[in-house]
Amino acid sequence: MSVMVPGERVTIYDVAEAARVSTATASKALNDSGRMAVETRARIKRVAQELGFRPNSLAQSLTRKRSFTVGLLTNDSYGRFTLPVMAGISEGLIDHGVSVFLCAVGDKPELAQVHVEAMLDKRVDGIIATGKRVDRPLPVDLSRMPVPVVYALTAGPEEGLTILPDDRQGAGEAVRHLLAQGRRRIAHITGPRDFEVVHERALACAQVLAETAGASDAGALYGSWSEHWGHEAVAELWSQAQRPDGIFCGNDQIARGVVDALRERGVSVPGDVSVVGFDNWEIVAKETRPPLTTVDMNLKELGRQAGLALVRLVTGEPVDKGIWRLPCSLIVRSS
Amino acid sequence: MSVMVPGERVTIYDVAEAARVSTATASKALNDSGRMAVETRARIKRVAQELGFRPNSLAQSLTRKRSFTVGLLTNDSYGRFTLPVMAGISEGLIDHGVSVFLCAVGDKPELAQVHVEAMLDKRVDGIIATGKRVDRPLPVDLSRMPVPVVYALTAGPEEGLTILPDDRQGAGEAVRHLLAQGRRRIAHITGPRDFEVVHERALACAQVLAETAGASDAGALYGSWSEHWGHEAVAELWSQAQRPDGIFCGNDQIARGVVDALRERGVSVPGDVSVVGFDNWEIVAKETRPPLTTVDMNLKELGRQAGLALVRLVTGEPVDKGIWRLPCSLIVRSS
DNA sequence: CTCGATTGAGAAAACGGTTTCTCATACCAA
DNA sequence: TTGGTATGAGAAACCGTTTTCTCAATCGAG
Repeated sequence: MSVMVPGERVTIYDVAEAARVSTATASKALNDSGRMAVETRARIKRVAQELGFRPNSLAQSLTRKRSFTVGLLTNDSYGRFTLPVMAGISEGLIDHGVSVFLCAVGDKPELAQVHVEAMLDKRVDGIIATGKRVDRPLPVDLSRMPVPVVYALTAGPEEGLTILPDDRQGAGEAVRHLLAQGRRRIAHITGPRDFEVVHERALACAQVLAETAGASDAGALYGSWSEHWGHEAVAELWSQAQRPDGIFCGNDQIARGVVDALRERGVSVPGDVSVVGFDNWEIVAKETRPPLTTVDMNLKELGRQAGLALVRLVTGEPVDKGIWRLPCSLIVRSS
Repeated sequence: MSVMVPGERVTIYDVAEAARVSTATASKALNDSGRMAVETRARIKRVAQELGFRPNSLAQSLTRKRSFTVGLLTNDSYGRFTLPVMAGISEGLIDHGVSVFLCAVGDKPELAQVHVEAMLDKRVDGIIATGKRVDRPLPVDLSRMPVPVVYALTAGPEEGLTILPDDRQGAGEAVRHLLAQGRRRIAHITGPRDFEVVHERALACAQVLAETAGASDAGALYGSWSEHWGHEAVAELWSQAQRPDGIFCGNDQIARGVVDALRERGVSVPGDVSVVGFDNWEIVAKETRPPLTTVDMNLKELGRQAGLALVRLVTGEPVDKGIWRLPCSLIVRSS
């Protein structure tokens, strides 16, 4: 059992001395490189182990020209979407010995610039950009970086690698689920028109309805991402003669508002009307009465993929550029 | 205007050569150390500027024995509390040129261990531990680290430095606010008994009520942190003869459930009953009808303080150990 | 004019590793 | 024996900075 003495970490010189070899030999032994007698290699490794030797990453990085470090830029201060992505990135990279610099830049270009320079100075091997909006870039231009960049859940340049959830596929599954429940007249209540995902989801929704015999499209209502809007939209729909029996919502908050509004009107969910949300924001979806059926964007997996793609870029392995769309999963609950 | 050539960053040798001095002189000029003619210093700085020289942090760290890097350990996969803390840490540290390694460890001790070793190998100057629960430690022992550790929003050892919100003060303000609104009979609906914050807040609540003439304590109800429990608790309170006219809730979700339940019963908020929440989780608090008056724990500021405390520890400046309690703020809305 | 003090700048070592050579030794066949 | 070839290990250079020490040149005082 080795005792850790604060501030006195054991170096490769200590190992070399204890094993009575040169640092060159010690280094080669520990890295399984070079040529030497198997016993020598084993002895050096044993000594290193006994001494609790851990190589100084800084020194290694200096010669290896690789820091095993990447920068993570985010403008999301709230974390609802970003944190799962971050966790996935961190998890996917730690196996490769890669650590992640967290850079919360908000919307401030100067702050973003400072962070980018700080990470470049620290010689990150690559950068992951992530954000709260898929169709908005970060407040800094990353197209001329000296290291590879991957964009996850945020807008990147044409020629880069961008990883996004497959909103169309997710929305399609949601609508098909409603149809499979026997619903025929489907309405779509969603967020503001200027969000790209709003169009993607609406498009997929309309398309599935158009393709399905017997299904009728009650149209899409655009509003805000809030419960309040869910209430309003229900009021609007229920003021009309022909009412939907299935509602696909642009996110879980809207769905939450919709379900509450329906309950207040005495409409049974899922007895009379089925509702599907989007995001699988558990704290909302599980609290809704009844618990919400919704679409999960698998953000953690998306983060993991982003991390792995970046190390492939760093190590020069071939990677398909362009936009990757990762599948969403339908989470079936009671609504 | 300097052109960035990928992979060919300019070193201090380039600067020294261009300025016709030695690297020693160049280094001293750029760090405002050593002795030399003012014009020499200015010339070197100008040349460095023109060449777009940025020192290699790895090399600097190696000699300076400081990496200007800290590790951030978190077990919160959800980010509701942690992300503001992280943002605060990152913001507070970037001014000092310090970058933050993000380590999401979940509840897995092995993963935590791997991360700790990775950051120690990368020679972090210090570690910040943060978590989702104030009274639960992370799944790894940080008491024998070779670098300083600060605990933010998670349990740390006696002899360490732990930074927490002042739950008592926050709860006190909440209750005093209810009293100031003319409420006299106050109930406390809160989370599970095994959370320390639950006791802190309940204690402060009871204490303020006991100290205030004319105020009456309707008692505390313990349940889960959910809206559902808010509904249940209201049902319980309203089944009794004597009902409260002010309710202080342990978090915003409970408060949300309480407000909804009251509305469903035809009780006006804030007409008949005033409600105050805790957390200022805007996405819940602002969506509640009416918007929720609540307590903000100032988590971003807490994170900033944690970061600054850590750099003081790193640089050897005096820092009070023990538990710091940072004040909460009452956010007055309509409830 | 001389001598000590000050000034400005560079040589070299250090930080903790990796890697490319070089080289002595042992080995084998001729 | 000789000569060529593996083999095992070390010397030294290098990565990009910082820092300590040394030293020549200049300066001011006596």
